[in-house]
Amino acid sequence: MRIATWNVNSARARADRIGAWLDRSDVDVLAIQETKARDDQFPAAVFTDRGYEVAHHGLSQWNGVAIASRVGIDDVRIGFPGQPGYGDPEEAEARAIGATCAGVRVWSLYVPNGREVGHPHYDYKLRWLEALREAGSAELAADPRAQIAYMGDFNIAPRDEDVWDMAEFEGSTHVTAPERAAFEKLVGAGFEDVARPHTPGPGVYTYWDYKGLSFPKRKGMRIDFVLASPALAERAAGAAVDREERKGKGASDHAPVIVGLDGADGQARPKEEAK
DNA sequence: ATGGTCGGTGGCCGA
Repeated sequence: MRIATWNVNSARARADRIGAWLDRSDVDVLAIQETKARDDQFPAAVFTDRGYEVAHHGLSQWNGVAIASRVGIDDVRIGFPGQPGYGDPEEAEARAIGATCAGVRVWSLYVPNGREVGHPHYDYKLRWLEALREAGSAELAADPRAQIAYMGDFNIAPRDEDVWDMAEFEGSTHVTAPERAAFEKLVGAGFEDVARPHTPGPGVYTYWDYKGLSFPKRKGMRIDFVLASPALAERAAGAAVDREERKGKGASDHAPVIVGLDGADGQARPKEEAK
């Protein structure tokens, strides 16, 4: 079985590319972020035409998350327990959806961007991550053998090697100590990055800004992750970042991250482009 | 080629 995560940056603008990618990548479960659609606008046929069931949660043109699965999709939940909202008054945002697919509790997560250090959105980001950590800790306390995958756009580059040049990130979000500490606390709670060991850096990124030719200049960031609980991490046998998908007209600014489970099935196609 | 990022929206905001 192969699972993947991808920030598509609009499901409608990306519908054709998503379909082509499903055909090419042949994944069993795909966690999608930034669908930028309400439920009534979401192009579900892209998935159902290919034999996937899909659950989507979108409230407006912002955010939006979905899970597509061809190995079953049960116990769909919108949001995780304690997930904070944003604004005054606080409003819920479409940033988390969970479902059980072939025994794995899969989450598609779109962590708040943070905007600027010191901005209310930055505090929101840190609170959001701490609430996720609390929910995850509670899940593992109830069942230490639970197979949980926290997949998505975490909007954090956990290590210096996860950006092309730390000097360009002075004072910026995504690399600050509190953000990295929040990420490491989630890891410490038992949710391990199972893609990195199979896709070692430096220079392995999952996101390249549209601005300034950053992709051809190889100025990217590793901010999309598959974090697996211990029982699931044991099954992780391979991973890939599909940077081919970032090429050409109409690409998302993020590349898909694929994790293969269980021995021979764990070959995480498509392979990263040979350099 | 006189530009320089996209997407959704509605005459800007978010990333």
